[in-house]
Amino acid sequence: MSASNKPLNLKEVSRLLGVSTATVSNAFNRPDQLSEALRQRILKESAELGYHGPNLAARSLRKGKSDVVAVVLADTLSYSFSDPVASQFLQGVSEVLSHKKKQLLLLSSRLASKEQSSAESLPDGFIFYGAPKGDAFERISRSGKPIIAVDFEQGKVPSLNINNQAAARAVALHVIRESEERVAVVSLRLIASDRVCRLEKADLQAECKEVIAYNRLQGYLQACQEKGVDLPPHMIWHTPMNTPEMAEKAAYEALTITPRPTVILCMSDVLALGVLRVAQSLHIRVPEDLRIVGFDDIPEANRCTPSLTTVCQQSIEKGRIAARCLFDSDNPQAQLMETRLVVRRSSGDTH
Amino acid sequence: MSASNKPLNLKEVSRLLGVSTATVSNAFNRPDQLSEALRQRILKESAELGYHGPNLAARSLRKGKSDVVAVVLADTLSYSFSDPVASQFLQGVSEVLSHKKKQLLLLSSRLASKEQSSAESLPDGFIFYGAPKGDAFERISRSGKPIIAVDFEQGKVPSLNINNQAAARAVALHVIRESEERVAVVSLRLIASDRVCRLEKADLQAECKEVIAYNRLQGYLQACQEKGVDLPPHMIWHTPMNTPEMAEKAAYEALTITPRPTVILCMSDVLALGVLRVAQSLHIRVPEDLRIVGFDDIPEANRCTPSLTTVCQQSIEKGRIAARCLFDSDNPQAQLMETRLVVRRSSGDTH
DNA sequence: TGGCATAACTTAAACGATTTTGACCGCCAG
DNA sequence: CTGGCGGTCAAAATCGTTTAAGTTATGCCA
Repeated sequence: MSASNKPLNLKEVSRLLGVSTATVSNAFNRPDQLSEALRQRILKESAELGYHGPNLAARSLRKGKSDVVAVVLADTLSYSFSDPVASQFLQGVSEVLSHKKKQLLLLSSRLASKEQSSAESLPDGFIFYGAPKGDAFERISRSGKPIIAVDFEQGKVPSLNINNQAAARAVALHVIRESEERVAVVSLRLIASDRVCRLEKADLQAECKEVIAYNRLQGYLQACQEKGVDLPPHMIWHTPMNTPEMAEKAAYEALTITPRPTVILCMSDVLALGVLRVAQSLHIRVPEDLRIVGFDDIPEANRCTPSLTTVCQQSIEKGRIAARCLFDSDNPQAQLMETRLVVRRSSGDTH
Repeated sequence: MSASNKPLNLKEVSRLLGVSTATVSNAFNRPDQLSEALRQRILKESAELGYHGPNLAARSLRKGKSDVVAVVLADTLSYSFSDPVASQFLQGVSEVLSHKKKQLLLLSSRLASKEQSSAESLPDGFIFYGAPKGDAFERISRSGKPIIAVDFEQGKVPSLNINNQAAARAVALHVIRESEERVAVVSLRLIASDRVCRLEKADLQAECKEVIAYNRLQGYLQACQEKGVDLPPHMIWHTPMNTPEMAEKAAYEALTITPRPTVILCMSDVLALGVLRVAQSLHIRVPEDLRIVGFDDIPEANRCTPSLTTVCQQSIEKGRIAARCLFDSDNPQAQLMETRLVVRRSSGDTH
């Protein structure tokens, strides 16, 4: 119980206990290499000296593994913590990691490689969540360490995805009733613009790296076509960030044009919440005067008024699966998770 | 651009480039120690070889620092990601850390020390969020590394808190109008029980390690006393976890007794959301028939219907301050952040 | 020219663990 | 008596860096 000033190391401890460093190391790592009595003595007395186990840096340098897993987030960490979907994903990941007794290091693919390339050498495995922005993916995928790509695909790396297009089509088909419907879309980041704006014709044909937004939009367009509804680019509002505030800006614009849209397809629940709020402030009744659908099925989607019709994509489970697959060699190269249409109040009566 | 099988190390790179290891190291760390021309050559060619900077384990072993900061969460990581307040706190922390070019490692104070004591040796500093459950705090506070205690106080460690009692008193005083009021409380974890239950007289007098819940309860009790309202233990519902589901159980019980409470004081917004939902399902009008207040001011508190009267405790800013203070030696030992009463719809008309 | 500071690198010793190899001790079988 | 064997423990090499100290080479001034 004595408090020491400088942290002890294993060598010092072994000296004080009168045994070799190997023996102390074995006491912590390989119980079968020494008598149980001695092991207990070492564990007990070293703790009393203030030694709390081998230094991670030294240990992982020597062993070549650290029991640390990194989740590399597409956006800044700060943003990811504010996103309910990312939080749920991390919830699932950490649930499994704690069972596997692994630690969680959070990195951002946004960071200049310089800033964190050292940190990238520590983890034993990497979970990339969302299409990475920098060149971190390139570097790390060369390292030979286990890696999994979630919500995007790249090269030969194992991946975990949902069918965004099919799910978006399904929810749109549900909410669009007739060909006279006036449909607007509030889109996740899709183009380079950093402002809320309407799309232009060229945007729809351009190459797009934002696969999630792109695929969901394709689903919407497909559904509209099937329903005989026109969805021109200027009825698609682009938001650079997935926040209710962005959606509010878009919704003010969309809901003040004449004739007003009868349906708004939102690429995320977070966006839908913003739209909902604007509708309320404009005294537009949902779902009577305006039907709204979201995507993701975050917890709040079932609590807000009216509750949101949306697509459940099991974000927590996605995190669990990603973490489990990371160290399983015998899992399929590209996994596709099921999604489910969740019908609630915001899309009007079920038919 | 050549893909190598085994990751290169600095020594190997230096050999291939025909310079010493020190020079390569300096190229990465100390630009002033070599000519700019050579430095550029080394940086360029080593990247082409597939070397992406010094190994973190080796570097931090040698330097004694890692540029990693750990946030030690009181509960499991998994739980913390589901808690909006913790997420906001982490958002603030990560915002500052990314500016300081530090990485974020998440640990749980719950984990048996055995599981992660190695990981504890890596970080340069520790942010303890919430009163820790295990003995990690003991161990780490002895290490001499920078440390800050958030939402609790312990020993001589610098801490960051709000005045929970005063804030709880203020919000209770606001919502309680007259001495005839019937008040119920939905409490955060306060006692050892793992079920939703009512408190008993003994619980109010017992020693309590859950300082947040304890202090908020003291504030409620104080306000009741000042208003001349009786708040007996059996009108205080205990929830073992901060989730809407727990609150729903409590609220069903509380709202089906006769006479029904006129005010429910919830120790968190998350709990209040559960109560709100039950009130709606029982067709009890809020705020007309029942007034509800929360605590924390999470984003959803301003989006739900009716919006929640609550206490704003600036969780994001709290995270920022914690991260900033960690490495500032000249900050006060115990900081107290301001809170603010936020009056919205759920507490009825303002007077 | 000599002396000396300075720039540009190199050498080599840590950093704190893990692990292979081998030493030592007692004991039993041959 | 001795060789071998199981059970323990110690010595030393090694992991990939950083950095203090040392070595040249060069420029500058008296």
